[in-house]
This record gives sequence, structure tokens and C-alpha cells, in this order.
Amino acid sequence: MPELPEVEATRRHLDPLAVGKTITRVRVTHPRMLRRQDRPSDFVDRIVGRRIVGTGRHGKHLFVELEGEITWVMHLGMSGRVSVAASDGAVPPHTHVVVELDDGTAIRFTDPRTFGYVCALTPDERLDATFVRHGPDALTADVADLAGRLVGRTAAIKALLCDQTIVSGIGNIYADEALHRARLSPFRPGGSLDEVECGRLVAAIHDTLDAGLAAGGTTLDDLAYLLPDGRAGDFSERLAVYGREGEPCHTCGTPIRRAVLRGRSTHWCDGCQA
DNA sequence: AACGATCCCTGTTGGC
DNA sequence: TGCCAACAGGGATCGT
Repeated sequence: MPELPEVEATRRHLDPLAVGKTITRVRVTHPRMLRRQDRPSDFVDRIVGRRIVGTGRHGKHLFVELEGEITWVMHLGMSGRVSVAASDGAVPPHTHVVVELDDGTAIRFTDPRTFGYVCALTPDERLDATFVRHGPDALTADVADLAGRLVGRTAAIKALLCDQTIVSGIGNIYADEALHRARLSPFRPGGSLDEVECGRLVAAIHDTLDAGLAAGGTTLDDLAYLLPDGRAGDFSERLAVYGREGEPCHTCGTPIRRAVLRGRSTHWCDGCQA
């Protein structure tokens, strides 16, 4: 499942292969990929012929900056993958967007479950889009950012961590992992965390995301995230709680528990987390 | 406004 | 062995 570390790994892979190249041809073969764009033709018309001048990321959103102040936005959803290969090579199944470049390569967006999307936005649209109302990027958010957004909130801290308007970039896996590292129960009301606990949580978020990034992301099975070059990230071997229901906690030996919270599986250790 | 439920989608898994 | 329901989840949307 692509969360912030997987998206950032994708950006770092894509950047040197894309920046400086010019888009020569664009094919979109699945209309659902463009559901964020008012008119589907806007995407193709807006990016074709433009030179790529940079890449960026905020939370789980990947940005490809084009000359003329157009931003090509990609969201990987839960099964999206970006790869770069020779444009005349074999195309993987479930490839819905192909962007050919002037050096004979193509950027391919592959997404079996089609929860991801692409769009091309003008500066005004980018200011207006939902994702800019997101909270600060989880890699750089500080204690004040988090504490200020939790004041008065009664929902479970796990649910709030996954809310992109609080902090941007955390999904189900890293939320569970960060809460275990911070020794906080996922069911604690967000507003009940004191300053010390908020500090512990922010540090745990940074540490967990950094570890995921250093490992090249999380891969749970062959449907899940792969690095753009096809290699699997190995963070899944270091998960403390996610997917470990019934197995002993690496810290205290207590069996890891699992429950469904807001329709998402939640894993925690009763011995470590309060 | 805040919160939680529901839905979208398809490869994989587990039960019978 | 084979079939099929259940499961996985990011985020939009809707009801409370």
C-alpha cells in the first residue's frame, strides 16, 4: 500500500529519468484515472508538448512540474505504480496511463484497483484542489502542527492520523506502526494526548517514515507496492504490529491484537500501548 | 463541524 | 480440487 515513503521512493526514482525531457504523446486507456479532471481531454491537452522541469510531493500526492505552470498530479491509491521503460517495450497489465518522452522512454501508470488517479492542474486549480487543504507533510510536521490539530478532537487518534487534513502522508500501516513506537493506544481520543505524548507521537511518525523510506517502502504481497524498477521494498519484514495479530510483540512478548476501526484493520500491543 | 458508515475496485485468500 | 464469498484500503460522499 503506497503511503508517504513509497510515494517519495517513487519520486526519487522518477526525478532523474524525467526532468529535462519533453512529453511527446499521452495515452489514457481507463476513464476512471481522470475522475479528478473536469474534462478528460484536459489532461492530455495540458501536458503534451511540455518539458518536465521538476518533481515534488506532498503527503501521498506526487507532482511532476511542467513548463508553463502546469502540474501533473499522480495519486497511487492503494495499488498504483509508476515505472519508466522504453516506449516500445511490453506494457504491464492494468497500465492505464502512458506518457511518452522525447528520449524514447515512457512513464507508465499501472493500477489494478484503480483507486489512484492522475490530473493536470493550473496554478489556480491547484490552489482550489482538495489536496492543498491537507495538513503539513508528515515528514516535516512538528509537535505544534499535530497538537494544534488534535485539540478538542474526540475521534480515535488512529483515525485522525489517517485523516490527511490533520497530517498528510500517513496511511493504515504506518499509523499502526507509529502508534506502537509512540506507546500510544490507537483508541485514545485525539484530544486526550498531552504535550509529552504529542511529542512522542511526532518523533515516532518521523522515525517510522524514515525507516520505511530507508528500506525502500513496504511490500506485503505481489499486488502491493514495488519500487519503480520492480524491486520489492523490505520494510514489511520490520513491521512491529501491522499484520501480526496473535504473534508476540517484539518488545514485550504480549500477543498483538487486531480490531476494525473506521472500516480499517488496526493492530496494537496491549502490553506496550496505553 | 465532527464523526462514522458506505461505496468504489479487483487480485488474493480461505472456507466448504 | 474447485468455486465463491470475504478481505484488503484511500478517499469521496452522505447521513447523523
